[in-house]
Amino acid sequence: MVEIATQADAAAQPRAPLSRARILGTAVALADEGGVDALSMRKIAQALGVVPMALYKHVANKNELLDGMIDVLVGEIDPPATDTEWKTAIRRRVLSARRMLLRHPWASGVIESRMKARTTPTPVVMEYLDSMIGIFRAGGFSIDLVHHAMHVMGSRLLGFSQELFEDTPDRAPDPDAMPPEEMAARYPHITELAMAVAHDPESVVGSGCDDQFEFEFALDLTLDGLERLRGTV
Amino acid sequence: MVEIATQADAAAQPRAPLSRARILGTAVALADEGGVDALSMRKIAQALGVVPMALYKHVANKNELLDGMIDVLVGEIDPPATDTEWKTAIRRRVLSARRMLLRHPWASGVIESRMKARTTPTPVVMEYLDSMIGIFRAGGFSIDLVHHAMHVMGSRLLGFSQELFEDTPDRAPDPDAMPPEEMAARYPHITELAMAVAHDPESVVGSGCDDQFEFEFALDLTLDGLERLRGTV
DNA sequence: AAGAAGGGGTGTACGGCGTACACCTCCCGT
DNA sequence: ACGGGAGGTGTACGCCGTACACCCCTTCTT
Repeated sequence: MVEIATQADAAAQPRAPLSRARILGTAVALADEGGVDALSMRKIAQALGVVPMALYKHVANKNELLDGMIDVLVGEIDPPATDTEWKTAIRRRVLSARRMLLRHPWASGVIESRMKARTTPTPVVMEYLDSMIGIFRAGGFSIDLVHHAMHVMGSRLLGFSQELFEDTPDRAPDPDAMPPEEMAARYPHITELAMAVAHDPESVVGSGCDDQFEFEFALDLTLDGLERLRGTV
Repeated sequence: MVEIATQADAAAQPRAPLSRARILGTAVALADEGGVDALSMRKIAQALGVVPMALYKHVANKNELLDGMIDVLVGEIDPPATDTEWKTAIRRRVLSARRMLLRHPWASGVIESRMKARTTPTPVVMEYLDSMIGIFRAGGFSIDLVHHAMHVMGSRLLGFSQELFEDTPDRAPDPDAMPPEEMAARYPHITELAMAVAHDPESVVGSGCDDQFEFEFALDLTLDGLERLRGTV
């Protein structure tokens, strides 16, 4: 829960001074609680016990605030390991990014939309990408192959690949859901797949689909493919 | 340009009747022109020469309208080829999806956000996914491997992988852009990569990066990796 | 010590948004 | 002839981002 400043608080102490960092932190916490859609300048201000316009002395506007929030999140990603070969270094980094994104489910959407809107990513993101490229280079990749590799990793670079059937259990059950038999008739292949996955003895709980395993499977498939190309291009 | 109904139009003819299809078509056209952010119920209504609330007789609300727009777009993707082996069938389909997404740059964002918000994709999207799975199955993939494959394709399934440095030339040049030498000092690896790509004699124009080539490179790397696994898992 | 300067919080206001709700108006089946 | 429902309208509410004028309190200059 983000603490909402009360009048008593304000009377008791002169209230901690506002700062860009405090604003960004509160914004991230608020987004974690209610999603980005529910995040508004007014709500952030209220949570900080301050009037909405006060925020604008520290952030230019809402988009700039979103950029700042991304920087906070990228800062949560582990720095690159320097004592291993490229493959495990990339692997660790990407999986660390993924953990961050699982902590902040709203992040991938914000990152994607802000990336599209800006001419250049923020310095923090640039640093992240740069060090990622550095790992490949140190691993003996040709500059051209690094270029391709960055594209291949694509969405996985920042640790996510929007999973189509993501496991978000706390969602209202569809009131007019289709009966299973109609489902099977209309989408035979989806049904077959769903059945196979559900009957997998390993995973009886949840969606019956181990997201983490799938993520690493995809990641390794990509990394193995890249390794085979190393040196040849 | 989406034609904005004038009073003269209204006087001349009793105006074509509203319909869900007409609304969705106008909404897509409007989004193509100005992006989704600029799309509002009020603007759609204005373009149709109608009062905003009239739309609500045909669509439940804005989210449901966005879902409908996605269906329109998915309908633009070529149906699967039935006379080739799985690999080219998938390849064609994914590339067709990609062409659709390049026509409607706002689409991937909407698809991603709506996918996250719904319990089940719309029937149109279900059909698309189902036939995609069908291609793999017909190609001799085990159900488990299809499952993995769907995850691997991930964002590429619908034809996109948000390219980090997308080639969107018509964007205001950053007023406080970093001078190249500082750029090179702070982000050496990015700079090296950018130079290598820019000096590639093949591509002097644009960003110096052939998005289409990169996309297919990534796609083929994935498909080749999957092919190696076929039968073994 | 007096006063100018300016960073940081406030209050008010504007235009835009999605959409609830009551209404009106025609067309259609009986 | 008429009752009802589908489809378009008008008004209104409560949100949103943020421009602009203000004011206070610190700090620095003279």
